[in-house]
Amino acid sequence: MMKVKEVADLVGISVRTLHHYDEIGLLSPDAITESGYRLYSNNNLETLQQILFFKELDFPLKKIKEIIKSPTFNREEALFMHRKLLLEKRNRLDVMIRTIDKTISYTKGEIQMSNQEKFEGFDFSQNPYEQEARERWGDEAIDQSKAKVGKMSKDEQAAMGEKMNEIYRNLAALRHESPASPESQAAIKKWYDILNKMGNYSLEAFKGLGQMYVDDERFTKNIDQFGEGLAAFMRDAMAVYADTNQ
Amino acid sequence: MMKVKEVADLVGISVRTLHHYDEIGLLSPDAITESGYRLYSNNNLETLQQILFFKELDFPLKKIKEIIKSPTFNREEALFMHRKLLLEKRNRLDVMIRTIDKTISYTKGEIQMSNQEKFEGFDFSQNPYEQEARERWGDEAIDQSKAKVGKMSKDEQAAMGEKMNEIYRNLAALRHESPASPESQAAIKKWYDILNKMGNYSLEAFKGLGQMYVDDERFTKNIDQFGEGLAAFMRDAMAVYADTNQ
DNA sequence: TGTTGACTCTAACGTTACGTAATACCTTAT
DNA sequence: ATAAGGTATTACGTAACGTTAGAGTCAACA
Repeated sequence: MMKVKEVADLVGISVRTLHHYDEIGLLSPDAITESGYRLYSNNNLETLQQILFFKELDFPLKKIKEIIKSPTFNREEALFMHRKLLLEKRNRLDVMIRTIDKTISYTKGEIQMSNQEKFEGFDFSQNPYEQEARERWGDEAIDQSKAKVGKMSKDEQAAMGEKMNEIYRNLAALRHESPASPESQAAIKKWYDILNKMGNYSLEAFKGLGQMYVDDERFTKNIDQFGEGLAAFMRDAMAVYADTNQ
Repeated sequence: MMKVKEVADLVGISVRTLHHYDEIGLLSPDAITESGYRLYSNNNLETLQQILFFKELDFPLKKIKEIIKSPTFNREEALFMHRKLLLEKRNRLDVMIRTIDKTISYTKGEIQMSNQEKFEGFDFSQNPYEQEARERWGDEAIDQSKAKVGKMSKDEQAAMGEKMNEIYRNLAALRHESPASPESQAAIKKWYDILNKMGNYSLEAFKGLGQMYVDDERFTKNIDQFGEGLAAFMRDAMAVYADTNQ
């Protein structure tokens, strides 16, 4: 249980913001002391994390409230969507950085840029970013009358979990061979495919994920349950896969 | 000369926004028709580009106005600063994406994340991003009484330009050797160093810039003035340099 | 035990950057 | 010349807090 300022300092927002979120019913602390102090639980913090992700994607608080209060709200699905949208935002930033690079270099060479070029990366309405998000979260998740296409049922989730375990076991069996061997690469391809059913991973991201498997020991521990050294093996196999399939 | 809607559509903002910028004196069109229609010049568009860069970095319009109206305002310097800050913003996004990846994977493995971890990438106040920008633009660029440390005089700029030309010529002379040869790499290192005096280029960015030298023909043309094929040679040398100096 | 200093509360008005009408004039294609 | 679509001004609305202001709370130190 944390008090307002602790939370505010932890996540880098103002106390007033937390007050505000309480006011509008977006995030009310799980407990309140006798003297009226707000006490935030770990659960509250998770919700806050979700809220901030949505905010980073420029969703209005009103919409965020609708979304996370909705009974059909799926935390996992939201995370994958966030990931995807953040990646797109990152790409826009990349384009803007490129635009700057061009501008800088052109200035030196007295080259004229077209007006189009000057604003590459700025026009947010052109790319599907907002559109798609609103369709997905604004309609599908809220309007319960619509069919929940693309969403997984509990059963499907369980099935997917089992498939993932199978791939783990498969990889564990191969882990003493070369990560670049055809068998290893075939197995790791399955891993890539199943991840992409959920989250849309780029090859680069896939490679990065593999690195995390060994960088973060809790990850490592979790994966190595299927066999000592599996995490490291997967990292290598994932790197090879990413590099050879560019 | 473009009318409001043309401009709005080009850059992806609303007509109202342009009206607003005119209202507050941030960006007034260079010309107005008899009937009062706003007509934006190419110059206006460049200013608008600057404004949008600052906005992307969350500067309030009031500050943006102060900055770009200031007589000490240096467009080049601003571009470099923008580049740097956008890169930092991109890095924050990367951290957030990582955080999501962790959250997703941990959820599967029933691993607990620390509260700290949950909010990695969110706390914008901790990194120098805003701080630095305000110091640089809020004080130094505005408050004319302060010394303009770190800023280049006209003379220094000219000197730097001459140095760059020298490197070009040097590289041109080497362009029929291997881009990986010690001489080529020594020359390209100079290029890297001089760019970094101005803009803080990562190795990755440096490599990307090299690619642009051949992707964009205006670039190519400009560079190849020093010798046919120099742009392509530089791209290769820059790639080698980036890869070997990681 | 009293007193500070840092923290917390509610209440309420202020601010930024536009959105959203409403009303009226301008321009261009048919 | 008439309709469709663009533009102008004026003005009120709104979202997400910022910013006092006044008062109570808590932990530690004198």
